[in-house]
Amino acid sequence: MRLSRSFLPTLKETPSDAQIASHRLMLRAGLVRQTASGIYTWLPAGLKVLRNIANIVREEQDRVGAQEVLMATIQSAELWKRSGRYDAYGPEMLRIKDRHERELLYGPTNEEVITDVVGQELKSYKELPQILYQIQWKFRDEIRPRFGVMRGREFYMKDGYGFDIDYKSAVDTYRKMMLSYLRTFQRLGVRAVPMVADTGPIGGDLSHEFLILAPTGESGVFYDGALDTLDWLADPVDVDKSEDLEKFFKNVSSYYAATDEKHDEKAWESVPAERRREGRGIEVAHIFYFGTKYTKSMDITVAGPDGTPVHPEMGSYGIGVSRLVGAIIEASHDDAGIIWPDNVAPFKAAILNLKVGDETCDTLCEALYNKAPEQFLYDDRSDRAGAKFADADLMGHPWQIIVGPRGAKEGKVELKRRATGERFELTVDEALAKVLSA
RNA sequence: CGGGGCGUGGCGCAGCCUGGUAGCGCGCCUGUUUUGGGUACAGGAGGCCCCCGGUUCGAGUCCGGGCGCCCCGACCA
Repeated sequence: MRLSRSFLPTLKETPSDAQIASHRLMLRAGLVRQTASGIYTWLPAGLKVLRNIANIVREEQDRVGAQEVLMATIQSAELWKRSGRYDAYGPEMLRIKDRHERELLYGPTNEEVITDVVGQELKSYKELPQILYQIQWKFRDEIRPRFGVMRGREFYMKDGYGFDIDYKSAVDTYRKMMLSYLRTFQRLGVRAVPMVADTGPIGGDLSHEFLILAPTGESGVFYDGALDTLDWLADPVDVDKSEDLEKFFKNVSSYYAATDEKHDEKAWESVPAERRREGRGIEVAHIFYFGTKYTKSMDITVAGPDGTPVHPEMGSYGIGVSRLVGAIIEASHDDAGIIWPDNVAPFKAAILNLKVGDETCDTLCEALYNKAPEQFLYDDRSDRAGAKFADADLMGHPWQIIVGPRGAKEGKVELKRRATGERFELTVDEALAKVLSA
């Protein structure tokens, strides 16, 4: 993308509405604009980030055997009356009436819809287990939206639902999802640590929330730093083998990790001091098993091995995709701006033409840009170098390819790594190789 | 929902107390200048001062009502 022709409105000054770093930076870097309290328009660069995250989530869901579906954002109140949640859910649910006075709602979650669909189609225990997920907009009419997209009313979320014939199988599904999540966050370039959570009003007894360490987090967290170094992508778990899943789960659970509510000083002291990680955490995902809560209330059954009806066991698996955009920025920024992890960045690199109009610079930049126009943001504006450096730092591209008249004459460019500030004097080909392989 | 604050060119703000021609910085446009960390100068465009009502000769300013947004608290991916 050429910056001169892109819709990437950066701001030099911070809008007064934004208080926390991620919100400020998302506005300043031109990722989003607010349209109402807790409701945002995603601009081109912001949407790229959102999609990058969603795609990684999708790939890792598919990898453990989950299947993607897409449910409507608008749901019928009828289903919620069947499950008994229509009255229980409270004012967070946005209730709507259509022209025929039929009661509808903007989905805050989708247990009812998915349970209904699955119940209509599945007849036998042989068709289980099933894991279905979607990545879709949700709406919860929060009392007080805040922190930009981290606590919006409308938010983009991956929600998945597991259906199993019995508890044992449901536990396997639960563990698959945990593995999938750990891999997802690792690929996103952030470490979200699973911590045992309360099951709350939803019920059930198996629940973890995943938290990213960041100073603006809403809860206190304590965990063993070893969790940050484990490589889940390389872990050869066979997700079809219960023993493998159990081994994996025991491994994860062997490391200390807890929110302040569940913190145990004694156990904490057994973690080697140099590995203790303590701070605030932002919840970016939540998984829980809740058994037959919905299949019973909505009376959904399949035939069991002996032919009698069985209520399938369920679990719910959520990742806050739009919240992650904010959370990643909270966890990865400095005074100058965002520092995108490679896999979520809207562009791999910015090409900074320091002297637009200089033939050598222009030619070199054009050649460079044309190698991968969709991966580069080419700053071809006739602005001063300082303005380009500042904007590139603000937008947080993992790399900056700096093309100035001095180096360009010898076919050299300067490559800057945003995260570390390292600079390399390289030939064009060397720079390309380095950026595109990252 | 309780408490607090704010709505004035795109952004950040002043003006309101004490009513009388709507201002500053940044950004934007034009020209010159500068060319490796937001350059300098000159010229220019851009405002139902959130909305409705009231007081007044006259309201951005005072009064009443409404709407919107932000912050703190309880709640949440």
